[in-house]
Amino acid sequence: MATIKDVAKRAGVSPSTVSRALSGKVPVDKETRERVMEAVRALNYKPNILAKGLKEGRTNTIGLMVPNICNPVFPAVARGVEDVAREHGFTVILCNTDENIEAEKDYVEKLQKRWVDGFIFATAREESQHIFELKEKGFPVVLVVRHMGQAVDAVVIDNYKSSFEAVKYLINTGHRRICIINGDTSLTLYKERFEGYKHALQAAGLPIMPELVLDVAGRDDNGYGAVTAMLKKGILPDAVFATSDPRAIGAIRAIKDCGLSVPGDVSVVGFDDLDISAFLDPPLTTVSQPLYEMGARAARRLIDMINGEKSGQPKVELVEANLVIRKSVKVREH
Amino acid sequence: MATIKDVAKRAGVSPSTVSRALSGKVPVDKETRERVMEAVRALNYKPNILAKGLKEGRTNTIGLMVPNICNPVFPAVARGVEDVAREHGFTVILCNTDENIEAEKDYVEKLQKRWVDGFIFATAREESQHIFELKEKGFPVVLVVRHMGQAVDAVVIDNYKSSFEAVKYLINTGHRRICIINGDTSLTLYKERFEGYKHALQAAGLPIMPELVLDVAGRDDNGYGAVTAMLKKGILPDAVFATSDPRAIGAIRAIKDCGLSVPGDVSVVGFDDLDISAFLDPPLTTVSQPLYEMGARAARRLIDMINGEKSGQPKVELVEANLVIRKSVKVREH
DNA sequence: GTGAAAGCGCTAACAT
DNA sequence: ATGTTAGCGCTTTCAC
Repeated sequence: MATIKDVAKRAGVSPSTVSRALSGKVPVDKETRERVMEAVRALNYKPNILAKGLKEGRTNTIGLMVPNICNPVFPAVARGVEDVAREHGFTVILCNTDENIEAEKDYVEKLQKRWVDGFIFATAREESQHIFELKEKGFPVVLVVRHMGQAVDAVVIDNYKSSFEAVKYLINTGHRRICIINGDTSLTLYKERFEGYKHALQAAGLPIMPELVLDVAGRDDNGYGAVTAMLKKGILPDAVFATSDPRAIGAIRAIKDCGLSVPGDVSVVGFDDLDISAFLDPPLTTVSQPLYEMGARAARRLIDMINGEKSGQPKVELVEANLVIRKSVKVREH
Repeated sequence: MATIKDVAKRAGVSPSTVSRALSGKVPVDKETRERVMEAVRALNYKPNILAKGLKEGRTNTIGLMVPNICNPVFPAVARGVEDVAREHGFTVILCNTDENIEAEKDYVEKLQKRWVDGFIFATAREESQHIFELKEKGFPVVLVVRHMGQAVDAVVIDNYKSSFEAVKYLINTGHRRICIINGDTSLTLYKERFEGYKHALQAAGLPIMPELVLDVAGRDDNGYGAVTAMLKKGILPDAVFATSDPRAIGAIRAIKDCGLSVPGDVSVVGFDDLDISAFLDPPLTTVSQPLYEMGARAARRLIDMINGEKSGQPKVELVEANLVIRKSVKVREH
């Protein structure tokens, strides 16, 4: 492994000149530069990023914290982050936290010591005090998918509005008994989606029926059990609003297993628009989140911060989500 | 940010003593160690991994190369890698290569310079000369999901056998006109799956009908178009063997869109067993790959190599894949 | 425009 | 058992 010294020797200059020639920030004699570049090529020299990082106090690395990369919303986000990171010469370290704040803190501490120049969190919760503290300390931090009020920069969709629109669509197509399969309600995101659901109902003068609101716990529960149980009790909604596409898939399976049809008997709307959602049976009407774009934007924001863009006020950036209408909702006459 | 010097000063010892006390590898007076630990705690000292890495020539970091994290087989692999890595104090850098060998080479070069201690490639192709060279140079490398002959350590399933068994199952359940939707045939993995298909057919004395072998190009093509085209031409298989679950989903959609039923008219077998596959309509009979386990094993192997386990011969480790029978195959009588 | 020297934070001989 | 020293590979004053 050639070092800067080897290059210097071969080019007949000092290491500092090599450094200067490579950085391009400092004037170097044209002919000297040529010789240096020649030597670099000949020796296949690649600067040691560790040494550089040690000296400069930065590593061009960002940490990406996700709850679990196996949850299908996160790969696209990660991909967006990685693509932008690479464009800017950054590398990304992937961390799965399983919603465990202590594990996340450990991770952050470990990485923070000169490892990473900033973090993107897709894991924010109300209790995520440590993220807030990181930001307070002046460490570059951007949230994605989930936000924490206005205090920390973030790239998210308007969950309330998207949910409101989805449920409104269901109401406009003649549905009156709309079930919601909600996710972890300790997450702002699901609180907002639930609010959107409630307000859409209220706006249409429809009651909120507790027997139609289903909460689903962990990530391995897609709501199949909850919907089945509801149906078996004889509670029959005319539509299900699932707050994620996997939950929509679980709901459809449960409805069909009870001998009912989708959307004939029960309409279903999802949330996410996964790659496969268009190919389900029926093709899923769902809220499409621009996940890749969100990841990409978050990365851009973070890199700007790292590069010392004066940040000013934190900004929560709202990207557009929109309802993709396919075939899982039937228009009902009354 | 406290450095080792600060700790030393506060504890009234030299930096090397601090280093020794922390490493635990060298005897340090019990009382001295206490004082050091106290100072460490008081200053919230965290060693600078960059400096450590520069000195020791390793970073406890591994690079994970995947074609695209959005392809649903890779998140589980990545998760397996990451969990094991973390257990051993390693961090993982995620790289998406989009099957682009040049991009991958750039990545590898960049990371290799003292950044990462080893690589896990889920991207190997026959042309992946650079991976082979890396290994030759003595750099720790493990392949996962895809392998390169016996030359490089790998953790894979037996694609030939799994495919053979899946098709044999289709034959045993009375199918005679079995269509295959194959993936990128420049990949050994798909060549093997195709071989398994052919040999299962041959073993049963069935002909290979060219009009029933469908090749699907990029990752955004799940075979929907190809299957639709085949059906529209009046070519009607009694079963489809899809070489991935997304392709099975595409096939099912296409079959249904042509007014046929699954498995009534056409049975479908997939390959992967994604989280959602059990909830499809019909629940998908598919070859289950232990993806998490494969990632975990690959990481373990790599870390052993990094830690200087004398490697000996490269070993291609075969993990068990098995056919999960659900409801997308109908038993046919003749 | 270029070289010499110092130092980023750490560890590992080498002394004592 | 502990302190001193050198050096990992790089950048950046500071001289010239």
